[in-house]
Amino acid sequence: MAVTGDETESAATGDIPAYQLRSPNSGLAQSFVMAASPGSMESPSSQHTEEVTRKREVRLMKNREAARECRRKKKEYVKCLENRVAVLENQNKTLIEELKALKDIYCHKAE
DNA sequence: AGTGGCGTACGTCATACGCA
DNA sequence: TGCGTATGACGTACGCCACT
Repeated sequence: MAVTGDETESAATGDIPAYQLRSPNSGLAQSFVMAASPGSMESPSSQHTEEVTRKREVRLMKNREAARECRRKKKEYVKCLENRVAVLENQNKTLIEELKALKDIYCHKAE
């Protein structure tokens, strides 16, 4: 493993990774915030905009967590598969040895 | 010291899927 | 059928290592 837990650290320490500053669709949420935040005049449309922004942020946060959990489960699954491979390889080796031994016995009897 | 390749983790988007 | 969740795909950041 080349990674030393750096990114989780930066997340935990509250450092904002660069990719959070510039979201791919050019910061939809950010531009909404910009549009909604100046002044506290709460016109119905700006209230709606804020609601939309809030919903989007909640959705992104939930999806972020889901993605993390998903990766964790995937890693666990891969580890299980690797363990299973190791077990089956051992079994295979043992069976091959056993077969060899039985063949030997059979050959000597036949002589 | 600078740099390119590689591996890993992350966030986001799109979409499939299951449930009320 | 609309909604929430899970997951694949993609782009990005970052650390490490070998090479120059």
